[in-house]
Amino acid sequence: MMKTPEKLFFTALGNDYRYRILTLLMKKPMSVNALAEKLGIEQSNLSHHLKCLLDCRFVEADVKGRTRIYRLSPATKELVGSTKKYINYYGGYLKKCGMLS
Amino acid sequence: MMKTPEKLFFTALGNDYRYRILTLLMKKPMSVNALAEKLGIEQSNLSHHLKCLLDCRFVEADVKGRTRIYRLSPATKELVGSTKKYINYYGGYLKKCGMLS
DNA sequence: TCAACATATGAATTGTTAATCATATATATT
DNA sequence: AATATATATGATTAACAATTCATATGTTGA
Repeated sequence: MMKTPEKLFFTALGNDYRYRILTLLMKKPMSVNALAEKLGIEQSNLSHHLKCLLDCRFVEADVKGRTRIYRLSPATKELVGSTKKYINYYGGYLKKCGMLS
Repeated sequence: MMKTPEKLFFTALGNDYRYRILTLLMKKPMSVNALAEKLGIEQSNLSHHLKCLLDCRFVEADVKGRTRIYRLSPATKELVGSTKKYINYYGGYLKKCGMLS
């Protein structure tokens, strides 16, 4: 069904866990375990989301012993900073939209 | 179930019709009919999307006789311009993400 | 005021995305 | 080599978002 880049982009960022992963990694790189604790999410679910973010190059990872440390890819830092501004601006209106709620 | 502003924001923009409406309105204001023609979409479906964009203040409208002319709200011009840049950058990677496709 | 046109709305259906569950892989430790 | 630990993967199920369909509203012109 060949989705558009626009659709893929907003769908990727439009999941709360994925977006929270990005904001957590803004602060510092983290292992899967550490992320799972912070998010209160099941390990396998988290792994699925991390794979998605990795495929999309929103994050990078390197192997450290048997753990994997995830970090934001450079371009993503700017992206997250920029979107935060808009979310703040539109936030109040968005919650009044019946179609989305 | 109280969704987050982040989720609402990306869901609002993550529908192809809604995003295309915004890019069409970047060029010039348009009536519902004109938009429906450009998009090849059913009128009632389009109206639902326009209501959403209106509720979220991505667009504004004014009544002109029995038609309604929609236009981008000022802040949205900047938003669309800014996101276009990121979509262009990540586009190539996004389509390789199995979870999204 | 009646017909037609332009747009909007609500409810039901269909389609898409995410979570779960079971299991696999890879590395380190004993 | 066997076990424990950390993470990944695939398939199924559950949750959510978008479309359709039927109908409503509001405005203009005959």
